[in-house]
Amino acid sequence: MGACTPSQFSPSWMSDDVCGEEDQLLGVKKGPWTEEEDALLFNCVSVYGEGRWNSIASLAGLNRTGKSCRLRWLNYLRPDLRRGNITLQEQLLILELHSRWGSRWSKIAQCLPGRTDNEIKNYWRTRVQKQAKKMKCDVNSKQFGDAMRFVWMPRLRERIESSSTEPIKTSACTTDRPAVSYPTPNQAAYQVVGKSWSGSMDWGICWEITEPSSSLSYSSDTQGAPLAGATWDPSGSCCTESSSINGGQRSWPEGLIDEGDLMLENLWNDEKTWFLQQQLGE
DNA sequence: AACTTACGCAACCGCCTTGCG
DNA sequence: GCGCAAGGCGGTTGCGTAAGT
Repeated sequence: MGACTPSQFSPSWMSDDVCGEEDQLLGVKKGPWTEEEDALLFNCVSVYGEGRWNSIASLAGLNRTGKSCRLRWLNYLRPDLRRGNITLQEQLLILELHSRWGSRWSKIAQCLPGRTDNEIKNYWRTRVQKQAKKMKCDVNSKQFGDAMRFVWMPRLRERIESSSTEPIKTSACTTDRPAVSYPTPNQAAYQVVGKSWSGSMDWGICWEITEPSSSLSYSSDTQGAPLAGATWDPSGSCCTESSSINGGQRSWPEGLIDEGDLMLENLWNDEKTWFLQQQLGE
């Protein structure tokens, strides 16, 4: 659209489609990005910062639309992106947040540091919708929602829990949690922090959602029971933890973070799917 | 080994919202 | 208040590749 002149715009026909044709005529590049283009964009954003994407596109000498540059930056070039499989914790968080917010991918993505809305959206489509298809029900149906709540999510919690009961080798432990960027106080953003506590007696997970503006807070332990979780501290732009929660030392066992083979489909089997279909009265 | 199918992901599309003059 | 431009977001598509036959 960047190649469109202002005179081309009107509410009814300012669609990208129209401009897209114009883009083609003016030679705006589409399709996969080259390493050279990536480097140009990266350098330009490093200098000028994010935003004003049309300007970035031209400043970088890229024959791309601002939109395309923005997308490439957010989904691929951003330095704080996390790579690799969606972890069990992240899977659980996605399910919880989707049941709460629906297809608000960007909102959900804000709660998974380093993950993009596109990534989460793709995950949902390829994994979760596949399960719904397997169960022969709509992904938005009550049946599937119940299946998620009563079978899938508890099962995920079990898997997370059982994974963590393995003796944690020192080498497998890291204090480096995934980069968490807390929103500044003036940002009306939600923030969810997935934490795992490993202590000598017990461990748990607290999914805490804090909305600064309303002090809305939600958290749960591994069984989904509410917990008095961490609280948002607007003045300090940070999360403070409740000392009452297990109190153990906090760590991210590497095995939990990078466990890629424990995909959602592994939590299901035909027997369970059949059982659910019976129980939920398909 | 060749072909087909399924899957995952990057990128695009189109609509909506926001900010600004 | 209105219109324009840019940004944001959810939905969709297309392509490369792994898996299956």
